Amino acid sequence: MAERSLPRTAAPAPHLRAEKGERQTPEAILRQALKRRRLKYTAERQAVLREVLDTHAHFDARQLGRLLRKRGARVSQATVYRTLTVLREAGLLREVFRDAQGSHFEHVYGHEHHEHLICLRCGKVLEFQSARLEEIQDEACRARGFRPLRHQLQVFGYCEECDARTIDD
Amino acid sequence: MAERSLPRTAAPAPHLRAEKGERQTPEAILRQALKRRRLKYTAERQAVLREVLDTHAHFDARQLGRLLRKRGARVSQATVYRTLTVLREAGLLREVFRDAQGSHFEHVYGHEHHEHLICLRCGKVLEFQSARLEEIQDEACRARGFRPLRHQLQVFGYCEECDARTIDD
DNA sequence: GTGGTTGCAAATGATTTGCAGTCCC
DNA sequence: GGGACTGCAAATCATTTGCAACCAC
Repeated sequence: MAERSLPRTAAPAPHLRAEKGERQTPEAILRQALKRRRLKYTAERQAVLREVLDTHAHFDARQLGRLLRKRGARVSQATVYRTLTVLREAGLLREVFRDAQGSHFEHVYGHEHHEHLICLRCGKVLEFQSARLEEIQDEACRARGFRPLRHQLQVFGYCEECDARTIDD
Repeated sequence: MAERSLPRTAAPAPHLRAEKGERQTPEAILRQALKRRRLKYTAERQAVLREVLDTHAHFDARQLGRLLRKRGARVSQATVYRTLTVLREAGLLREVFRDAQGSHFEHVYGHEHHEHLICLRCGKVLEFQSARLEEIQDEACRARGFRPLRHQLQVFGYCEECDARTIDD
């Protein structure tokens, strides 16, 4: 299965309307998203959300789970996976990219949208944003009658340190 | 598995032979890439290459395998996977994106680099290219000392037909 | 109460890999 | 002839799911 949409009642894609959302705490946002779907605000979900917000770097589901448990939270890996899905649907989490080892995430709260420069050697991820970039995309979409919802640009290469260390063949 | 650099991006890939490469047939390119690594030009690899080139759409490893076998080629799925890796390393194939169902590819031969507009409803993939887009990226990379090798921009949304059919919330 | 939750273990599904028999160079 | 290849089946691995005990509302 894939792409699930929130059974909304009147809520446009969370990340598309930032004004109202940015005023609430992420906890309130989650609570609201859950209530809208008649789901429950459990201790496990709170723990995962807190960890996600505290992690100011990209992470995958396993790492997050390990981190949580290391801090004493009693959350199974299955619940981590299930909660990540909920957070994504609540617009609090974004999947940055997938590779052989699975999905990589970052939290969204308080962050502007941005693109990624991914180092193939050390895995470091740099970020940048550009309004012009968005314009170009919108233009391309418009020309094709395509309605964009979200996008991601990934540039793979070598970061400064790794580049210096890499001998080209 | 090792991330390999593909011949694609602003400057022609420096290490992978660039100059005379563009004039050769894809078969010759593969043959050469294999020889360089002391690998063999087998009937199975030829069959996979032919199928990859004949497929003018995005595909995944399973589909390609099924297609090959349907045409009578005696190629196991394991070999399809192994060969796709070889073709990618030879610069004849590109991984477009990954989702829950795995990797999606497209052949590179004779195609300009381009970005993708992916319909979340019907799965259709539209393409576009933009020199300005590349400039912006290069600029961002330069500013961070990042050496870009390849990139991909994916815009997710709804294509014209699906958009018309979609009742918005 | 009771419908949504959770942990656990088993199930998935794409992709990889160990082997033994084959086949290019 | 020997190292590379191939098919097959077993192995991986991240992620999902069935189920019975639990818990938020």
